[in-house]
Amino acid sequence: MINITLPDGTVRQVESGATSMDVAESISSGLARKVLAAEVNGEVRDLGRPIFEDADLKLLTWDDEGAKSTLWHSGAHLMAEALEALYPGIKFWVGPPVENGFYYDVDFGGAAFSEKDFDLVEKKMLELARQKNPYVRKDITKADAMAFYKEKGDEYKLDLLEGLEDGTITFYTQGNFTDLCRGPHIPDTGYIRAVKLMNVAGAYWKGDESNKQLTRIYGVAFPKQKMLDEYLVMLEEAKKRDHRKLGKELDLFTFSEKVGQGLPLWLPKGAQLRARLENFLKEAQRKAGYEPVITPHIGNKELYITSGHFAKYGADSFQPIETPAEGEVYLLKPMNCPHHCEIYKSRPRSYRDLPVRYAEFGTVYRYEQSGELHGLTRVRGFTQDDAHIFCTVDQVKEEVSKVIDLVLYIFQTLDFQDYQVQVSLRDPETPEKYIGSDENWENAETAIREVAEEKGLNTVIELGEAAFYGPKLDFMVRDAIGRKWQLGTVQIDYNLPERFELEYTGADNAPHRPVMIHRAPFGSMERFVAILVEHCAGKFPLWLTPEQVRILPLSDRFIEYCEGLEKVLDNYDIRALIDRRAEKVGKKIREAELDKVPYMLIIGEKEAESGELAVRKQGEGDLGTMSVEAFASFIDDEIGALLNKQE
RNA sequence: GCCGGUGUAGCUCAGUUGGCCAGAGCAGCUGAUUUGUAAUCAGCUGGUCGGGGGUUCGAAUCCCUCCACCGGCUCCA
Repeated sequence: MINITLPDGTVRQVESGATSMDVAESISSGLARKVLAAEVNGEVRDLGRPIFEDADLKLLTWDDEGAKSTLWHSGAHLMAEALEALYPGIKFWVGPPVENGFYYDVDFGGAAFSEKDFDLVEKKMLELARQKNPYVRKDITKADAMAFYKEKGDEYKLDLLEGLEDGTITFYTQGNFTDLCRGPHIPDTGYIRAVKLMNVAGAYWKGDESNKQLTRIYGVAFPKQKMLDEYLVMLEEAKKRDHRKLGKELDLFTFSEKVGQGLPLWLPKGAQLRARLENFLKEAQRKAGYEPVITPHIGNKELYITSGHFAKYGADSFQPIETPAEGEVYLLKPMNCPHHCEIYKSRPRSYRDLPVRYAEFGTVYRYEQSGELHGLTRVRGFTQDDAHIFCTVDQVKEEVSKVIDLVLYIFQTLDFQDYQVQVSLRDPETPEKYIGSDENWENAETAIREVAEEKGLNTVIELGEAAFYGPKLDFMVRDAIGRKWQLGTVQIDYNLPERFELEYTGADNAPHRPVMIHRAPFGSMERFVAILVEHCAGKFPLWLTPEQVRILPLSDRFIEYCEGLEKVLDNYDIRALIDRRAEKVGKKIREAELDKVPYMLIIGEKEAESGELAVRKQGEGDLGTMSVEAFASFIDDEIGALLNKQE
């Protein structure tokens, strides 16, 4: 007998060789029906794997990540089985579970596969699922596995096998499909009751652009049809928050083929919103000791040769501009830092001056690959809320710390809670991708890691994600459809000061080299506004929203009174517009609601006589009547609460 | 950039297997209505069916090409 310890601490004695499923059945038949996988001593396994020693056991049901990914992994195998049955001779690369389902990379051997084929595959998957074929695990020698795939003529799986050690190799078979796989899997295909293929896309083999492109098919699988239905509804809801859709509906921004792809045009409401965000940050930066600077949109090519950007990105950038007479070569500014370096150099610096903090809402232009452009989150012309801090080595940690505080202040004010802090370091395997001395890199990486730790940030370390000149600390958030984007960023740079030969005179009266910190709390105004739109589903905080109040006269007899009211509100710094159309109030309300205007004032006979306001709140309805003064302080309180929440 | 998909009025969409002068709702304009908490009524305007080329007696519908957008991949100073 062996002792199985369950998460609640209870110990069950079972025969050696019993399976996790046996344990589940011994607890309750209800649990046995729901359980999908087992976590044995911290490792997720098949329910059918026998246990021979004392172990900690957690039975995993759908709500456990481990169970979900197990079922999705099995879904990938089920999809592969269906595909192989429908398209004989196709070859498979890998088919892992991912965050929202699974995918499988397939070589269709030149045959086209598109969304039109989804239906057929889904039907086949469900048909195979109903057969309740068990997922059978089998240990196999490397030689036998190689022989199996040689006979199949499958170069992809042979390639995978190359990297595996004999003795660790397992096959899983369900129905007629056998796959090289370490598992785990659900007991049988019958656990999958609902499937849907989500999309199909090209994916380079091994993620390398120079390799052949395989067909990647994404899908989801669920143990209940209802779960799939709910998932699809959720996706629909998320699409409604998409900033590209809301940006159009709320008249925030647009694009024009004629202007060029990836070059956003800010409409008046969007521009107002953005200006308010900028002013908010300008004020915070002023308090934090930043000084504004302004630099042009182009710069001499020499500037970027000095900075190293030309060597690194020159060929992949918008191409140089030449002056007609002198033949001088200029580049569209892809970065603000070289310009700021030259500002630093414009006069001698003393250690007493440091840190120097130059801030600029600097618009930069980058030739992003056409397939990468995406709404406002990835564009070719955008404005960074950039600043460069020039400081001594001793000041680096404190400055980084202050920048992080600034980002957190902004996130808190705008109620961004769901973010991840990514610490991007060098990839030790590819030193050729980076410039600068090892010693400087060491210093910078250590500083960033230490500050992140001291701040108690929830960080993930990413090797190989550093900028070519230094490590980064990025605040990552998700958009409505689950994609991750970088917003706030802090980057330490020992490199540019060297390239630009920046100096300051120390207390020892000798020249020293400053350290540079690049930082942008929003990241770019475009991306930040995009994420903000999605975050609040277009219902902006009252202090930011372009139109805070819409005045709705009941008939045109009251327009004049409303105009007076508008002026009064303006004196209170309340942004109000009048809907003057000869429409019924119901329609005006409906449209104000759809425009997500926070407050509506319905003005008719009663209001004109009494001077009171009939107030309606967007999304909530009638708030009753109040005086203008009461309304103004009501608005004021709401804004105050929003802006002071960090205190 | 690569793979796949999409592209019809300002917006959202219909347009059977190629076949009358290409349709609807909303928006816009004109007029009527003067309205009490999510759509008042009527009339009108508006599209070289993404651009170009081709097949055909005939193309929004089929083919080629370019452009843009969408979903991924790769990239992201």
